[in-house]
Amino acid sequence: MPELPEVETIRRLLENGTADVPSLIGQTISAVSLFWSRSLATPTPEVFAAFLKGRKITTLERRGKFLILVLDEGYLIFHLRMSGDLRTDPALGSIQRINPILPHDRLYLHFDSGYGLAFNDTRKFGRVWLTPDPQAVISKLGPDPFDPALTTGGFYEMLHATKRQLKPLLLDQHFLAGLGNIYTDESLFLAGINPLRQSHTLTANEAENLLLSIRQVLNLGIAHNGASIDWVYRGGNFQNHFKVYQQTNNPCPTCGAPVQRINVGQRGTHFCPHCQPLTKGED
DNA sequence: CCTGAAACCTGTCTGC
DNA sequence: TGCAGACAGGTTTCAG
Repeated sequence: MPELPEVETIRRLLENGTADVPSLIGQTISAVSLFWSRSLATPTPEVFAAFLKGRKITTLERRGKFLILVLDEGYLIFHLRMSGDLRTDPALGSIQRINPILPHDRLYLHFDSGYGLAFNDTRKFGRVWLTPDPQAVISKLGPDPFDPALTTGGFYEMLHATKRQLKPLLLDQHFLAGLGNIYTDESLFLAGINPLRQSHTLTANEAENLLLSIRQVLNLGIAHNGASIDWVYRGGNFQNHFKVYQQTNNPCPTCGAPVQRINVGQRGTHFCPHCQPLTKGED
């Protein structure tokens, strides 16, 4: 599930709390339960638990698809990968648990308040880092699409600094941080650009159009609280607004031509061959 | 530098 | 109905 809009949705839910659970801000960690040790990238489980006891959560930040819990000392960083999810749970209690409450719960942070933060991850791809320096985890990321320092001209320069197919390039978090398969396909469709185009062939107008389309699609995703697909449901309904993603053979919302699905860089890729022609703007 | 394949995992869907 | 195989939102690593 989680791309930038889904991670941002979760960040806001954890920060604001709901009618049933309080905000994470200000919670003090009383204990840790770890059910799948490989979810923990660093440090060792023993150091992890000992350091976190007594730590207080001060703010929640997002960088690309990473969620960063800023503590009074240190940083706790989550990457949800394919199936990860975070929830504030009123039933965890303040002491360590032997068994998970829900299937696929991998990690609990118990709070003095009796609430707790649960990390659930069916496919076990998600990772957690506890580090004194967040740059050690996220320094290689490309710019966030919403970074005000990222200009359309700068984006054009980035596209021309390499010769790669747009689809895998936009998915590369070292190039731009936050896009996954859904929002990449939707952004390229909105921009009217073929996913197979080579990055250095885009004109300045196409590059500007692409960056603005990426921002528009991500903002739309956030406005809909992200997309809820399969077992991960966080209240989002952006999946009802896909124009090409998972719309294979359905009519293109713009021209009516059947949406095509191809494989690009090992990833299923959806586009409209009429609205996103391969030759458009090549020079 | 770039591309493609494989690996890490479990659940679901498709087709025989 | 049962079961093998393909496939899924992500990322890293390695071979060519």
